[in-house]
Amino acid sequence: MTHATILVVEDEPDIRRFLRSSLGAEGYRVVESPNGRRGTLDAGMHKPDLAIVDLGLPDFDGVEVIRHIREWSPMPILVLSARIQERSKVEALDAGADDYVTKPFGVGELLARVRAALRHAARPASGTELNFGEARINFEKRQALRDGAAVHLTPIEFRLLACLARHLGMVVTHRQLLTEVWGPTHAADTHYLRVYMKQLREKLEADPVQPKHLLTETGVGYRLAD
Amino acid sequence: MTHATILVVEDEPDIRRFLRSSLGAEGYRVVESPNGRRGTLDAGMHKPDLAIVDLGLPDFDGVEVIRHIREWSPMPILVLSARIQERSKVEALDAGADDYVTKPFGVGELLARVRAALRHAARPASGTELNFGEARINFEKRQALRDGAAVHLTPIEFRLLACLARHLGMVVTHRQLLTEVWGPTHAADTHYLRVYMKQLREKLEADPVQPKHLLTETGVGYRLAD
DNA sequence: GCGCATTTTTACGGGTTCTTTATGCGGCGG
DNA sequence: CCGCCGCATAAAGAACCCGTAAAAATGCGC
Repeated sequence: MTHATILVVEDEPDIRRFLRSSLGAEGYRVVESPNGRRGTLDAGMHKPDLAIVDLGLPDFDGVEVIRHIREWSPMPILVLSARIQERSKVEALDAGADDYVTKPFGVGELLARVRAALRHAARPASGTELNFGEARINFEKRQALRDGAAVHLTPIEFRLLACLARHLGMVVTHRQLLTEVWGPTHAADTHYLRVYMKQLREKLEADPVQPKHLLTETGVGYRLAD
Repeated sequence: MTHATILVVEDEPDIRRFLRSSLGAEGYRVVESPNGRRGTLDAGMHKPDLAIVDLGLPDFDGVEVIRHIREWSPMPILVLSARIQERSKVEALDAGADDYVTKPFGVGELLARVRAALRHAARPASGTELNFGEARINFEKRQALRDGAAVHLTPIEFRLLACLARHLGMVVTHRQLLTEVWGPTHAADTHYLRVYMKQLREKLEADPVQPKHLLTETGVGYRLAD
């Protein structure tokens, strides 16, 4: 496991250099994007643990970048801006940003906010327990039981199940599952889902051939029913 | 175990000397830092069992030191201060300090609080003792038994086991184990864990090849099950 | 300074997990 | 009735992770 990866979307080379050295010195891996288009792509490619986004970008507004990222990931987003205007700040936070730093800013403040954001994101997001059929899943312990016996789930199986559990009872589309578990570059690889849904049914359903909870919604996605 | 390591972050040489002799006489190993910057570094370098931090430091506030340490370690932190103000006390405790001593203080009081903090920290989730399989571990005495016979654990083995015990039944990620045991600079050195988990299994498991309690969660971390 | 316990580093074989591919089934519309 | 599409299933190869042993370096007490 490496240090956290941070995506920096910033057009001004000076500020980019400053961020690279400040964050790099703390052991973070830094990925840089000079504009909004690259930023949204890099977010999908590198799947960073946190994104720092400048609001004033040459091609399209930073708020757009935030919206794009928020379509598929809950990663913490830190907004950077020279503007004092309250409006853009509100817009950015509404779009899903987590925190806001106004230029000029000091290294200490920036690093503190980065750490705070990462710490906050590290908290277990989903509620602790989930029960359906003979299966009991504890997301905090990262443990699954069936008929009281421990069942081992691989990292991907767990993320997939967690994604379904977050939308308990609702249909989750192929696209949404794929982007949240494998990243937006695999948004079309529906065969992954077939393989892993079978694994989950095999491990958690009483009768994997006639699933009662891990349900298929043909042509749309999957649904977890309790 | 009387050989706990204590980090003292204190700028005044007189008080430092006083602490060094008082704590040294009790058998503690003492590491001294004259300012906040060195303090945060030394905490990562020496991985002390307890930190004593003065609030009034020349470079930056002791509360900052506490926050830095708390980002990666749950080690007990004892605050030292001449201030009577209630505010800084609250601030320090909010930042994650465990106890507070107001100057001037007596040797007896200090040592009592140090012992209390170490005793408190030595305990995993519940109670100071942990039993699994044929193994019995007393975290306060730093003593391990297997089938009634004493088993010697090295300092790192003990910290690793304590970290797992503190989260009994939960998966603890590679990153978390590494930062708590080796410090935040080694958060990526997963090979350490492989070596030491094997040692622990060799010493504590009935069948080290088929561990029943020190379990591995491939790609994620390790788990202590009872 | 010396010897010992401990920690760190390195290399490799084996195991798990992920990805890819192939095949069969069933519904639906042409 | 047949072909197409989406899904389930199985299985194999690739990539990655882990266990293991052993040597090298470090640090501590004497």
